Parts: sequence; structure tokens; C-alpha cells
Amino acid sequence: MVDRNALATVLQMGFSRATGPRKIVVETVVAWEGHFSAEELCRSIPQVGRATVYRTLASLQEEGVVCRLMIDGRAPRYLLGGTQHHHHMVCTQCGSVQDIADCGVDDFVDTVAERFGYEPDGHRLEIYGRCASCIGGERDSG
Amino acid sequence: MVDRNALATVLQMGFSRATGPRKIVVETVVAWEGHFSAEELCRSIPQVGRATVYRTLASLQEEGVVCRLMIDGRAPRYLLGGTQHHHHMVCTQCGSVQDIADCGVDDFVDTVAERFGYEPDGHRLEIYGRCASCIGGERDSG
DNA sequence: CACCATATTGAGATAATGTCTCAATAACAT
DNA sequence: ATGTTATTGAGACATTATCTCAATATGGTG
Repeated sequence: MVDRNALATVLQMGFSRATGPRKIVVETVVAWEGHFSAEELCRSIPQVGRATVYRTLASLQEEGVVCRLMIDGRAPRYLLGGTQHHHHMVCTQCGSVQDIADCGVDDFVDTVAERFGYEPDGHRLEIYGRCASCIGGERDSG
Repeated sequence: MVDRNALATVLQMGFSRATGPRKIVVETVVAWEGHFSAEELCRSIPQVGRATVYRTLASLQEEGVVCRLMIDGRAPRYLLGGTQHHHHMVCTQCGSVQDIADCGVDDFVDTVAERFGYEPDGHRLEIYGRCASCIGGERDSG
């Protein structure tokens, strides 16, 4: 959950002017429940130009306010809260996403990188499966 | 490396007819060095229709002959040899991809999934960094 | 407050990627 | 050879994303 008071701070990041359209984008992103695609965001705020939405989203991503989630076969999706390193668990049934705060793969990454002579500078781990609620729902209906 | 003799086998998988266009796609994929996008594949065999290329690629992916690699900000890329579970190490400088055969994250995945009540059915791990050869090359030029 | 320099906007062109249709064609069994 | 039908592919359409550049809004300054 991102503090609404952080909005002003966010608007300073990577920008030199806090404009109206930018505020709308940031407010909408901050208030969004779950993940969204760039196009969904565009559609939800038609009063802001598509170029501005994409530009702002890119800045927010660079600044780590949102993180990008690649789910197979779909357009990239965005989520609040990419500031710290974390991973995602994606429900393949309902699409909900759970953050995994503790990264337990650092050691593995370092070991593998060293073995191949790589200089690692990042990694991405995504876990797919069915979430507790979808498993429960199935019991009811079948 | 995929055995060329496996071509006939590959052509059986998921298809009921071994057609000419399909052979061209499969042969091209098998002979490809490194990874490629669907569009690159289309461009390299203009004599085969785009729809057929995409359809065949999707089948090959389902059958596990190729695996799909999502690199941030780019179209999906394909690689030979997705039959067994493995991960990738991607060089952010030259784009080369190294397979990581031994998956050292299974335990972590299971632990996390259990904690959140998930029923895991897959995961994806990608490591980004600079490969040995790019690191070496930098020493020469700088 | 008025004004300026310029960062930013956005409509729309363009591009890249991917999906779908359906008449024509090719593959395979007989 | 022939018939059945899986497959093809040109091209329309859809989605996602980038770029241009004249018009505009912002924040600083006098």
C-alpha cells in the first residue's frame, strides 16, 4: 500500500514539473487495485493523452514506483510497489498477484553466475499456480 | 542442440500432416543460432505465410520444442530446447542466452507456495547480467 | 501580477506485433 | 485417381507502443 501523502514526492521523481495530467496518472495508479496494463490505464483516464500515460508509466517504472510484470502471452502488466527487490506469485486462474518479499534465490543466482563467468545485475522469478481462493472456489462448484 | 533426425519426429508432434511450409519453419528454427522473435522468423522465410509461422511456432512451444523467453521491453523471443525444465541467464550487453540446467529454486518455490496456500504449477527464473565475453571485451576497449 | 523560457502535452501518424477469416490448396488414405 | 479434410496464406483487423511537433501549461523572475 502506497501512502497517498507520497504523491507529492512521487511527482518530484524524475520530473521537473508537476503537471495536471501527470497528477491524474499517478493518482489513478496509486488507487488501482491489483495489476493493470498500459492500455487499461489509458482507457480509464481518456482525458489524458496516450503518450503522456506511457511516458509517465515509464518514469514511474524507472523510479521504482511501479514494477512491470510479464505474464506469458499478455501485454506487460504493472503493479504498485517495485521499490524493493521482490518477486511475484501469479494465480493462473484468477490472475491475482501476490508479492514475495523475501528473495530466497540470491545465493543460487550468485553461484550460477559465477560458474558461467557472468557478472549478475538482476534476476526475475515468477511463480505460477492457483491461489488459495481459487482452490477453495473449485471445491464449492465441483 | 537438437538432432536433425528429430525433424520427422517434431513434424508429427501436434500435427496430423507434415506439410511443406511446416517443414520450412521447423528446419529454420532448428538451424537457428541463438534466440529469435516471431517476426524475425517470418522475415527470414517470406515464402511461408505469417499465419503459418505463428501457428507452427505456437505448436512447437506447446510441444516443448522451443521455449519462450521474455526479455523486458522486447517482443517474446524463442529458443530451441524447452523440453526439460530449465532457466536462462541473459547477457544484457550482447543478448546471448545461457541455459541453466539445474534448477536450484524448487525448494524455495515450494516453501513460498505453501506459505501462501498456492498450488504451484510452474515458475520462471531469469538472471540478467554481463557474460564473460562482454566483460573481457570491455577490458580491451577501455 | 505579467511575462518568459521551456518542459510538457496530445492528436494523430506510424510502427511493431499478433490474430482471424475463408476461399484455395495440398496431404493422405483408399 | 479421387475424395475428405487439414492446412495454407493474403490481407483485414486488432492491440500495443512510439514518435512528431505545434500548442499549451508550469514555475521562476522582475
